[in-house]
Amino acid sequence: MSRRLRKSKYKWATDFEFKIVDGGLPEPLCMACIELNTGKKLLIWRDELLSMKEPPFPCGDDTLVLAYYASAEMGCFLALGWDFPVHLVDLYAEFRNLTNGLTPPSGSGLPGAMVHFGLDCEGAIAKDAMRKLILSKDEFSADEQRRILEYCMSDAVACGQLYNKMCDGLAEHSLLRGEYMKAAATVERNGIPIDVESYRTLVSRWAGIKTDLVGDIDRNFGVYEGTTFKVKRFTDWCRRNHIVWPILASGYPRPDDDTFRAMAALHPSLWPLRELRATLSQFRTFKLPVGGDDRNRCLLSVFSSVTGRNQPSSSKFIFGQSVWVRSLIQAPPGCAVGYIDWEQQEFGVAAALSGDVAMQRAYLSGDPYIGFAILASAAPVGATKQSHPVIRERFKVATLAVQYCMTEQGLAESLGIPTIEARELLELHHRCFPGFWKWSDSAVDYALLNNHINTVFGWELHVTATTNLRTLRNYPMQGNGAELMRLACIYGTQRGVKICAPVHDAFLIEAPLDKIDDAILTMQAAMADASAAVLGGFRLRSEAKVFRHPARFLDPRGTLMWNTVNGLLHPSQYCKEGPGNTASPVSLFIKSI
DNA sequence: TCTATATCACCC
DNA sequence: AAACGGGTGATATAGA
Repeated sequence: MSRRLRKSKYKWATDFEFKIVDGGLPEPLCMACIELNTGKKLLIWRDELLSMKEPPFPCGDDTLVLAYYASAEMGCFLALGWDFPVHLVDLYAEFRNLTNGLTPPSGSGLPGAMVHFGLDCEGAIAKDAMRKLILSKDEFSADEQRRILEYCMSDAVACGQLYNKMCDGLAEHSLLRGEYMKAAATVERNGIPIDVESYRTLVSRWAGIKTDLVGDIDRNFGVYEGTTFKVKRFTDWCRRNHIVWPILASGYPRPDDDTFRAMAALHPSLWPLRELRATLSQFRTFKLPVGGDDRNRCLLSVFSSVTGRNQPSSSKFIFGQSVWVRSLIQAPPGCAVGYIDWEQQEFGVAAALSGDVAMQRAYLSGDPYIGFAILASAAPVGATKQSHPVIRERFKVATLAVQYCMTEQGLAESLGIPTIEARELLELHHRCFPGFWKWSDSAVDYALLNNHINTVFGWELHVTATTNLRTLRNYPMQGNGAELMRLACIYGTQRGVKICAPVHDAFLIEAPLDKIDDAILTMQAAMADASAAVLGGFRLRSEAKVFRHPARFLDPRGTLMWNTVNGLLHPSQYCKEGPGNTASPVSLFIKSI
């Protein structure tokens, strides 16, 4: 155990019960705490909690606060206007780290952790029923209140028991992860500003747009029932039109877009159907939680993936949707949002941690892909993205392929080049960056010999017989990339930047119009400092974009779709009726993509 | 009508 | 056995 953990005089295990109201904000219902040295217990109901200006025990330097999934507890601290505790350990993060790569038989929740350590968790059995009761109403009878408080205390006690089982394994890094839980709670509370008017219009027209799209195109095919694509009808259509469709091992026609594209190239009459399917796939269900304050909030699901990344629900988090949906992000009046992403984060991580000097030079040259191409003598010194776009693309894809451990066949496929040329590209990578490969091989060897692999700050993956070797290869880049993101999130929030969302290698931030430029600089410094801390002094660059109200978020990959969606929502503005133009908005829309 | 499975699309 | 890492979620089909 680390010195700082040991010297904590008080250890308070805490748990809150709360309701999630209005698009994702927690509303505390009660709090239970137990001090582990003395056994002193505190149990506080809503009315009293709301009147408290600070936590019921001092949260200073000599106190360690414990919780299970602490972003919830810290969210309640924020809701109550309390300062965060100085020292926090989240036993969820620690349990995830302890069992990462294994599958705890009862999951990674509090009951699962209790089972793992052979602790009695009878109290946990009623969890679903209690959550249901808590969410079902606003006022509780005396008996219900008693049961909720009892349940809350049982979780705090469980948290304390868990601490006693886990404390020997805790380290300085546990406190770092605790810091991240505070930052995550702050970010979850901030949320993402949404143009709610456009959002509501979109939601209300959603089903109608889909129906119109299908109706307009499927007239000529008859392969849909409602808005559902029917394989049987499609195979019949193919037979009638003498088209032999590629099939899967299961005997079903290959339904993916690549196949549709290829087949449409052979049979041009198929194009509208391909366009329809591609469009519908970008119109999946749409249920972002947006509060009355026009902000999208959801759980970030921190430490959820094996590499330690956040993994928020893609349906509840606007950055999990198709990129065009991001145009619903709009800073409120008088404010701006900034989107800051690390440039070639994983390449930079690999260059720094492997110590490969050529790779570091390629990164520092400003364009690693061109740098690689020049080093490989595939482009002349002085080549740029503009002068050698095709070469650059090849070396870019090859660079990413290396990070994902792609085979030469896979690379050939994705670049549309012969396998022998793909092999040559991969060999060039080995030749140009031998230090990287030595480091990467060593990391995998170590992991296989010792059955674990770690990031620089101790996020560990347990290696089993079934661990994918490509996962191991990729782990140092992705896992340390996640460390970068967590540390930058901590630094950013500590320095007062309003972070709305982390997006793996990027952040969305927000500030008043006159403060946004400073906020961007502060966040970029936080990101560079984080990279230096994780990468032994190597500072990664970042790139920033700013969108000032009333401008909305813009991603070039999504602008076409965004514009066409708007064309459907507001046809009068986009599609003038007239004798020479009888095409429906839907056909125009399909033609535009 | 519900669940399980396969496959795909989207994100980084 | 496949040959692209980490994910969430939607859709379509088959089977209970």
